[in-house]
Amino acid sequence: MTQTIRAPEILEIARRDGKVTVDGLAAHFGVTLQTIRRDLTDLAEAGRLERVHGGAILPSGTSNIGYEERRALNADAKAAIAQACAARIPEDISLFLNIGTSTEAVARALLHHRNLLVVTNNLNIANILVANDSCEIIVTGGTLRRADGGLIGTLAAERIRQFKFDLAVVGCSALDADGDMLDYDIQEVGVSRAILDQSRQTFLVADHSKLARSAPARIGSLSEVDALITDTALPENLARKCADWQTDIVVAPGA
Amino acid sequence: MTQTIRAPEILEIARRDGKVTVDGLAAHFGVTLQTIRRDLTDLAEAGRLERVHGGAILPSGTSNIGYEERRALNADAKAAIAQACAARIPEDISLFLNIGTSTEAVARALLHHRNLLVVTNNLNIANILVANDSCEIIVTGGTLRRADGGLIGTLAAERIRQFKFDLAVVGCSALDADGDMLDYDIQEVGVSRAILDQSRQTFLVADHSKLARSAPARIGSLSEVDALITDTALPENLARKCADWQTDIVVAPGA
DNA sequence: GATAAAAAGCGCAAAAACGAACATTTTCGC
DNA sequence: GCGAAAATGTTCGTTTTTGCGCTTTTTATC
Repeated sequence: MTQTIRAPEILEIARRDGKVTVDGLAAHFGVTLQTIRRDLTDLAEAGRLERVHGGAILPSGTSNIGYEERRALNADAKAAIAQACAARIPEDISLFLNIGTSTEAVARALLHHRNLLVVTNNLNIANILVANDSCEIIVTGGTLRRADGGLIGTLAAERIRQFKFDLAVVGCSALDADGDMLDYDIQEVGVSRAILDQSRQTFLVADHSKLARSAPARIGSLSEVDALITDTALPENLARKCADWQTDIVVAPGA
Repeated sequence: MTQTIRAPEILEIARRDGKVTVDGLAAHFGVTLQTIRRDLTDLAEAGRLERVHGGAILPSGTSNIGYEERRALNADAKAAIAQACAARIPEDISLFLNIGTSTEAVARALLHHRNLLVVTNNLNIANILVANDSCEIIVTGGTLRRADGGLIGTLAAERIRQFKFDLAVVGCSALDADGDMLDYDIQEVGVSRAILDQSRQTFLVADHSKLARSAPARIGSLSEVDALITDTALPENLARKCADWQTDIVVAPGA
């Protein structure tokens, strides 16, 4: 089990996209499939990756089926959105990252940002960002929700109001035609509201599947966020509203 | 092993790209492959890089090396202590698990306990116990300390005083001949005190290496805990004191 | 379940990279 | 300039890695 020179880059790609494919890596490095397989086997033996048919994924201590599936859903789009979002996040700021698979993707894309103060109520995000040495991590307390690694409860919103963030990145369960951000969980709405109130600037990350869905609890309006980062163009009427609200629309097409 | 003029630049490139190649460096500096190989061999011997075929990469565990070593220290003894401790922990109770490698081992031994309400200020423990579905996990908030996954800060002690635990399992940095529990970090003492105050019952887990060590900050006396779980018999005078205090001594010999 | 397709594993030969010994050049103090 | 010491270049035998053809295993589809 000797280290290969490709190991760091494979791991970086894995952390950025959440997964790697044998085909993709072979093309990327210009080597045969067999060589990549050997690399992935070694990396898996060292516990750095988890081997699956066709490639490898990040080792998930949680192994929550529903969550893993949800994370894999639109993984390419989420990674692209996360890249675009990270590119708009400066260094040396305080930043809140909310619960959600999209915000987790943003955390992965922030691994090379420097001097961030990140506050999060998402255990997975804390686990991802420990790899970034120059980043201070503050975890809000709460009850751990296994479904998504979120820390929930009344205490989270309280804790958040003790801070003032330069920037917040939030997700949502759905986004309706009126430009309202919606969530499945009423408890989380309180947290999201607290975040919007305490941030100088706010980005919403949401892939296109959020547009085709609905949810019962209203977080607020797109007019309250500074930018929406997504992967497909918005319907005409919603795009016009955003223009009126001066809400930037960033479209980052999935690979 | 003499310093070469290229060393700082090689390291800079390595840190920027995550890797360096023999070919690339030879072209960059206009020297032969053999010269670069000598440079990389020296750098690897100095521990600054890790040598691989074709080049070199950054050493893998640059940050958490201290923690991993500490965790591996007396691993057998810690596992045995953890087993003995878990055997004395009933199901259906509320439980606090403090920062520390010994308490992490206890968490691993609790993976098959049912209906526990676990409160912890240790991110690693939260990650371990997600695998136990029947266990509710509450995480105290705080700043993440990379050295050991601990969540620290003034908020932790505050948060703890909002609870009342059936049982607390705590560790300590050292245990002196007078039966005093000691810690390296004065901040943690506040947290440990809060835990002792809020628990109906307390177990201290400490392997024998703690007896041979000292630390500056005093948490409290063994007389305040209900049981000490360790891996070797205590010195005669300390054992007598514990008997007077009605502090149970549990010896779980390492494998 | 049965079957086809994709992916993974295995052994071996070729290629690349490695390290050691020795020749050559550069650097520095005098 | 001169000579010693250090650094670099050259050559060659050895080790490691890679790629190829093959069989075995896993996955997907009917």
